[in-house]
Amino acid sequence: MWLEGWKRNQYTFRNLVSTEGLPGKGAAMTDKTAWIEEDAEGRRHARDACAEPCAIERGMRIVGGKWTGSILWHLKDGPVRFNDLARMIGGASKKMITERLRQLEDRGLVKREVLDTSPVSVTYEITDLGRTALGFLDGLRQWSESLPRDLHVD
Amino acid sequence: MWLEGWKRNQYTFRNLVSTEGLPGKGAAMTDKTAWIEEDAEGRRHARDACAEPCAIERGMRIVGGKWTGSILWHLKDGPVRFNDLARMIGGASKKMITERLRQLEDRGLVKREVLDTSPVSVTYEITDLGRTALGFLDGLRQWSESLPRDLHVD
DNA sequence: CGGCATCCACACGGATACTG
DNA sequence: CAGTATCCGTGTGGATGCCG
Repeated sequence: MWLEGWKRNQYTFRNLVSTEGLPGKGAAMTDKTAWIEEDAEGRRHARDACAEPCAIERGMRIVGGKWTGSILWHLKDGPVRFNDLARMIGGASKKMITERLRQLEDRGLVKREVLDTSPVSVTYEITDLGRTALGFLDGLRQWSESLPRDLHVD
Repeated sequence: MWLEGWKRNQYTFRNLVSTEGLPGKGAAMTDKTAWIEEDAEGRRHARDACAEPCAIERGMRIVGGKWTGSILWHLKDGPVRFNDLARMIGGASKKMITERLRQLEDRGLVKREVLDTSPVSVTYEITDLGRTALGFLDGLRQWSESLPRDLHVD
């Protein structure tokens, strides 16, 4: 269960407490919007709170890492060799590219293939699973381009 | 121009060099897919490389921060008070919530409003600009939920 | 070419305490 | 209630060098 390993802090704990003994407790892993209820004593409780982390957060941690989205995006048209990928993604160091590629590979979004040429060449290809992410990545791209040019980032 | 302030490394520099003197140089801020060309001497150059960072990367740095997407998402149904937001987003500390909210406010995606009640209450509301992000955030959510449950995150 | 190893600064983010 | 302030460990990520 993917909830395991996520740290819980005061709020999480509160939520857990507040859902204790309630119908449906612990099963609220859906992503319905949370809301707040007030009980007879005026205490406020969260209902259907984001099951730490909710789908949005979970998704962001998979493709939201630095350079991760860019890498995936640049693989959409076919296999790309390592150094070419590095050339395409200006600003990212080889170390970063490597790390993110390994991560994407571990999660099955990207496939690594070594061709026995000399010198050796390695290509990275987006998998079918990885391809399912391209949809909203394109949404993100369009949104990003629609933003005011002078919006400062960093 | 939002390119200012972004660090450029070896790859970026190479890209800049390789486009020197070419038609359209410096104007390639679109997000067409980059490709690699090989010249007569066998040297490889990037064409239309991601103008560091490309739209994907830029977008990610606006809404891809830890908890940022979740916060925005939980504001979609109307104004929410600070502590309620904290209750909804299990796992995030008040410090994080505050920081991300300030950032979202600076970028005009969220509006902060102080009501003069006692004790004081503050609500956060998504702006029209912020609302434009909800589309692909929902895409992200759907994608995330479609993923294998056992995909390990972190 | 496609990395990995190492070093290191600094930003991120959690915990805790305090405040108007 | 809605934060701010402070401390401080840890992770992230850049720079550099080396290798088969």
